[in-house]
Amino acid sequence: MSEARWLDEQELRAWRSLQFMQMRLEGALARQLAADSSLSYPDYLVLVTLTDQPQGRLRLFELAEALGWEKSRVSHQVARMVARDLVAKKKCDSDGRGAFVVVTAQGRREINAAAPGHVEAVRRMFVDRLTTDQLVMIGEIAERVLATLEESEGDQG
Amino acid sequence: MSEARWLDEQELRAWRSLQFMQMRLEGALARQLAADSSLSYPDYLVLVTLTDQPQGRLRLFELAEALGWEKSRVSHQVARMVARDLVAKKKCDSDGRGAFVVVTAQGRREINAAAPGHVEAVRRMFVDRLTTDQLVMIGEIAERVLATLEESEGDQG
DNA sequence: CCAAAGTAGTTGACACGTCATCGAATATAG
DNA sequence: CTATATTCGATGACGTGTCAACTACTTTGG
Repeated sequence: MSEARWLDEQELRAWRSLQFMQMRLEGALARQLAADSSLSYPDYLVLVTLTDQPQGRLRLFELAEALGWEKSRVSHQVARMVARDLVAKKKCDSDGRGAFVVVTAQGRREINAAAPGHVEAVRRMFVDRLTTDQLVMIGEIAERVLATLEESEGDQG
Repeated sequence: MSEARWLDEQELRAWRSLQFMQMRLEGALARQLAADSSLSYPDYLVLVTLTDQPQGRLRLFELAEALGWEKSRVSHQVARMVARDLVAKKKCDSDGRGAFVVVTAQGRREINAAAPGHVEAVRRMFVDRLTTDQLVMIGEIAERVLATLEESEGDQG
């Protein structure tokens, strides 16, 4: 292997500051949720995804797809949430292997209570700091990077 | 609390796709490192930070600052790395409480072996997908968001 | 119908990260 | 000097995430 093409100053700045921003944002959002509710950030994401559905339920693998999570991550997370009565598991009649994850009344109460504060925090910390042009460009960049990641997923693990 | 100001389509797209990109990038980089070395991503970050120093060592709290990590995170991570002989801890003479983290020869070997592939992956997955203008804008946005985060850190923790 | 392959979800081991708490050393104030 | 506060770092408990291996069911292809 020949000399690596290291990152120049501009590239390093973009890469590092983006990583740093992401770390700080996630931390701040998690702390905001913890302070204002009894939900963790993963709890929140699961509940939002479920309550976006007309029947408030999804198969585990559908939840995994929607969140972009691995199946075992979903399984662990849902197990923890079942123990706290935020969601419940229901057998699936049409597929003996499968199960639905359903929001419970308790889960609905908590997500309804937590959502406004969370969205407000996302605005305050991120969205409201950017111009419309910047928002559009962020969306384009992220989707572009995601597309190339998925392309090369099969090629080189 | 009145009706929350929800995110519109554009805002949601930017926010979600950025989160998704970040998740995928971290995962892909971690898997690339795991495949090409015996270092985890946190291991890598610690070793890069230490080897950037002239003497290849830092106090634990300095490491925490440089990485933007909490002190206990650094403590746990360093403990794991000491067990694998990637770094060592040395008493600090000028401060009886303190300790240095020093890269070991083994740590240097592993970071030298892993770095080119990692940088190449960062290029392939991220940097080379962006124009110079986009890189600059990303850096500016991230720093702007970070600045406002740090501002409001004391206000409403 | 039956064997083989694929899919849905679980589990256990382990690495990672946070929080609260603690002990020890240092800095500060009276 | 001495009491107090602060800083450095370690630790234990717990929630989170990944990987590999596993069970059970379904699909596919003879």
